[in-house]
Order: sequence, then C-alpha cells, then structure tokens
Amino acid sequence: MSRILIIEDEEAIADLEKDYLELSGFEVEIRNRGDEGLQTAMSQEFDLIVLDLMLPGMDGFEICKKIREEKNIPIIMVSAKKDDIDKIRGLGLGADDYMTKPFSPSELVARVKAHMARYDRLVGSTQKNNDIIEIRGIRIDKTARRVMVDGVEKAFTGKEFDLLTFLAEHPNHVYTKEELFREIWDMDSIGDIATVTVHIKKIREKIEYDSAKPQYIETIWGVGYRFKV
Amino acid sequence: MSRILIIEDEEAIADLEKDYLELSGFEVEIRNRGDEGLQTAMSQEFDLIVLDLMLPGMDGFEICKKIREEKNIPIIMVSAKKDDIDKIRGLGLGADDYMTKPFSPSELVARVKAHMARYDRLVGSTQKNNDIIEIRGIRIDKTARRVMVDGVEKAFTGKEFDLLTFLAEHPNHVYTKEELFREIWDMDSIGDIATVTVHIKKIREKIEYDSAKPQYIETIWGVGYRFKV
DNA sequence: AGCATTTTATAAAATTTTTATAATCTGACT
DNA sequence: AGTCAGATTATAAAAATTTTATAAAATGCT
Repeated sequence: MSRILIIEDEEAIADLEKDYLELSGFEVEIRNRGDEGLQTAMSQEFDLIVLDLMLPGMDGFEICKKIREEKNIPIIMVSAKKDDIDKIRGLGLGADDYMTKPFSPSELVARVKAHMARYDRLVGSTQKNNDIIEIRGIRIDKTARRVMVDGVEKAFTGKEFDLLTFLAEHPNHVYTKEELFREIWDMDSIGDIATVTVHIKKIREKIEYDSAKPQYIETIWGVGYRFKV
Repeated sequence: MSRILIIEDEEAIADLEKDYLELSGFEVEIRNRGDEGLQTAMSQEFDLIVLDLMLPGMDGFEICKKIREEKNIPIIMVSAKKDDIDKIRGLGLGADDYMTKPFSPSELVARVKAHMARYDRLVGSTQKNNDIIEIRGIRIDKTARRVMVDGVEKAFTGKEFDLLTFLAEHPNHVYTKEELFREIWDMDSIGDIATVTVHIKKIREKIEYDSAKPQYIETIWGVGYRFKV
C-alpha cells in the first residue's frame, strides 16, 4: 500500500483530495501547517507528497528544497497562481509536477498514479523487490529458488542457481571468472576456474535459445562474463 | 554530454527545437518518420526522447509503448490536440511529460532539463555511474566494459578497451609506446612495441570518423600518442 | 545408485603478436 | 623552396598464442 502526504492549509481541499486518493487505494495523511508538514515528511516514510505553495509556518519552496536534500520521492506542487508555478519551475528545486488550482481531484489521482508508476519503474525495480529478479524473459525467484524462462520453469542445481542469480543481480557488470569463483564458491578456495566455465555452459543450455549466440550471458573475451540487459 | 532524439515530421519545428537544445549543450538527432525514429531509439543510446504523436510510418502511441518495453529513459510526448494529450495520459503508456503545440522552445528546454535532472537523481544515484568516462562523443563504461561512440555501441577486445580507457583517463597526456606497453601489458614484459601501434589502429577504426585525421587519439611524432580533449 | 560438481582433454573461436610493406614525417642539404 | 635519405608510423595480412566451448570422465555427496 502506498502512502501519500498532503501538505495543504485549506482543509476542505485537503479532505477532498484525501477522499479521492483513498478511493484509489492510497493511504493518506494530511498536515495543515508547513513546519509540521516538513517534520512529518522527514520522520515518516511516504511514497509521494502533494505540497501546497502558500502555507502557514513555512512556505512550499523551503519545504520542497529541504525534502529534496534528503529524499528522492515524487513531489507534486500545487498553487493558486499560475505565475507562481512558472517561478518554481524556473527555480528548479526538484519538484516532479506542478498543478494550478482549481483542478479536478481525478486529475490529481491520475498524476499521482503516473508519478508512482515512474518512480517504481526507475527505482523500485532496482532497489525494492529483492525477492524476484525479472529481466526480459527470465524470472528468478530467490526465496523459492526457481527460474522461469519465458514462462516455463527450468530446473537449476544449487551452484547454477547461485551463479545465475549473482550475474542477474548485477546486470551489465563484467566479472572475471576469478571474481565469480570467489563470489559463489568459498572466498579463498583454490579450485579450478574451469568449473565456472562449465557452469556457465550449463546455465546457457537452460536459458539461451541458441547457446552459440547468447542473449543473456555474454562472454567478454579475455575478461569474463556479464549478464546483458 | 547528453543526447536527445527528436521524432517529429514537421522539419521546421524539429529544427527549431534542435537549435534551442543545442544552445543548451545537448547533442540532438532528428528523425522524421515514426518507424525510423523507433529504430534509432532502439539501436542507439539517448538520454531523452521528444516524441510527436502524429507521424508517418508509425504513430507515437506505438513508439512510446515499444520504447518503454526496453528502456526507462524520459519521453516527452508532443501533440497538436489537447484531447490527444488527455487520451495518452489516460492510456498510461509511460510517457513522462506531455506538451501541446504550439509551445515555446525555451519551455521545451526547461522541461528537458527537469526530466534529465530527475532521471539522474533517481537512477544515477542508485546505479552509481561513477565509473563512466565521457569525452565528447565517446562514453566508456568501465564496469560494463562497453564503449559508445555517438550513442552507438562498438565492440572492443580486451587490450583495445584497456588501452583506450587508459588514454581517455589521462586526456592530453602524451605517452610513449613503451609507457603504454608497460601500463597495459605486463610491467616488465619486453615484447615488441609494434603491437601498441596495431592496437591504436584498431581503436581508431572504431572511434574515429576519418582514421587519417584522428579527432581523439593523436599521434605525436617521434614520441607517442595522446587522447586529445 | 543417482545426481551434482569438478576435473581433464580436445576442439573451436577469438585475440594478440609478428611480419612485411606502404605511407608519412622530419631535418639536412642543395 | 624543393628534394632526398633516414626514421617513424600506418596498414594489411599471416602466424602464433591465448581463451573459451564442449564433451566426457572422474570424483564426491546424500
């Protein structure tokens, strides 16, 4: 469930926004003063903030700047004056969107959704879902230790799974066989690096359409391997 | 330097946008047809796309969807009809911004900058792109060991990559072939210096427009080479 | 035994180095 | 200034080396 913070002094407006957002399944908090709003934004976790410009206690400019110093979450700025909007945009203080009052609550909902979706697309995919890695046709469920290739489950042995997972968790990064060996096997074990090659081959047999032209695990000649994205 | 792709069939508009963006230090490519635009977007690396809705070859909806399947970069959609804008927004196909024609070029520039800044804020920070060397049209990603020349990826072998990277990391510094050899090959190996020459040639074939008039790796006669900046 | 893992041997592929030759530059000498 | 010799670099292609892919056998584990 996503949490939204509305910092807005006109209670009627704030309540209306809250109603609409809650109908769309969001959890909403309201603060009526600027200073309280900032304090709340900093001390709790929200997924998006709707921020009015004119506020008692502390104005929206200041709040936006302060939040941005600490957090990357989407901020939608709201103002009654079109001129103010242009001004903030010019200041470039990192708000993600700007709306002029009056606006329809459903437009707010639409924008909120769009910003959340983008944020997830950019950040959520890399940071959050640590359990499931999904890259193109491949889906790796870490806790269940299962791998699906184009919707079909393939059986992986322990080492194969660990190796594939490690590569997929660091897409595009090239690792030498030594690095992979140290990572998957024991840190200092002095086994033969050739076993990495063999495991790569086994993995490719399971995930690649044509093992000679790998789409996922690429060989970097003289260096190592990488999971291409 | 950031690269922007404009997909727009009205050449006058495209050129105007290009001029303004270039004045702000962006590198701009234009495509006049939808299908060509998509093809370019997929085969090269851009940091942002400005996409018109009505296009010959393939419409903006389709293009936006296709790009989103593969890439996360910001897309600004442009249309002459306000209604269309609402429609696309409703479709939620992942565009990052919407502008109605006519608009002032400076507003486009402002929005482009804002989107770039956000993208950097969200992605650049999490992905830690601090091992990327960028000089004029060349971008070297050290961990991924990839080289982009004007947005197009070129395949480099191990030694070629190491040599180019070393030179690019010390721009303008002139190195003798002996120094380069000691640096890239084993410190004391007494192999033939000629191999450095050959590798320089191979690199030039990949990054220089005209190998006879090198723009990047310059020959200092009787001394060695340097990466010119 | 049955499966996973590692080792080994050989084939195949790609890169690196060498070699030979052509082109270009520099400085000295007319 | 023009030209020539010597030195240096560019280019192309062949040879050598290195690295990886593959298959199969050996080992180890439960």
